[in-house]
Amino acid sequence: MSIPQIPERGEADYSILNLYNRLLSHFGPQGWWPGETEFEIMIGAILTQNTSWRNVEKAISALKRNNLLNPEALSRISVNELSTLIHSSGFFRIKAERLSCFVKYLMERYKGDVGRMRKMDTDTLRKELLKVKGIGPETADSILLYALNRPVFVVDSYTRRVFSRHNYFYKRERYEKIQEFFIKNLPKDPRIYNEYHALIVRLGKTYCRKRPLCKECPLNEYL
DNA sequence: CACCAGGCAAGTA
DNA sequence: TACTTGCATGGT
Repeated sequence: MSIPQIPERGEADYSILNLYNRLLSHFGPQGWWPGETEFEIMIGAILTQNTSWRNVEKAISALKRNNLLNPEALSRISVNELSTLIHSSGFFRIKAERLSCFVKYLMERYKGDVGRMRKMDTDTLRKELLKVKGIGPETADSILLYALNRPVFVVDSYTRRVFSRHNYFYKRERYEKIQEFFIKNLPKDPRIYNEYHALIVRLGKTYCRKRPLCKECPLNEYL
């Protein structure tokens, strides 16, 4: 039975909670997720799949202009018409189909009422969301965390890239294992998960695009 | 010109 | 199970 060592003064603190604090100090709060309603955030989560947020904003604006950013209205228009409206977000045919599937799920399961959906427990909701065609683990977790404020950590490609490069885990570790790693080592607080994921995305975009470990990466001085 | 962005499903070996 | 590919616009 070994006694855990306390880091000496000046020695790096490897805990991911400490990294969170440092990233927050470095970049400041990221303000995720922009959106006026829970439903808007859910739609945004599907539209932003492998797509820059800038392009998604235009699509959401188009939906708003046409008063279509609610389950009832979206369930009535054709998939073809929808694809035209969200054109700017890319993959527009596939995403129109995915939005349609999600709205259909909302209507049939919760009568299009997010308030009813909100009453369900997180595990049940996650399983339901994953059954909807077009919603994978990251999108499901984004909906749970950012729309419904559940304590679910979102793992994305930046999380994989950055933390595997710093040897926190194998670069192709399973999604759920990576998620478990963060949840086990952080306070179970959706506000922390919210900000941390956004900070990781910010870090990845800014410093970890091409080189395996770039010199400018602020994590280098901590790790 | 190339490359990538707040992924997922379907196909192949 | 572990890769690979199609999907598509818009910015750098």
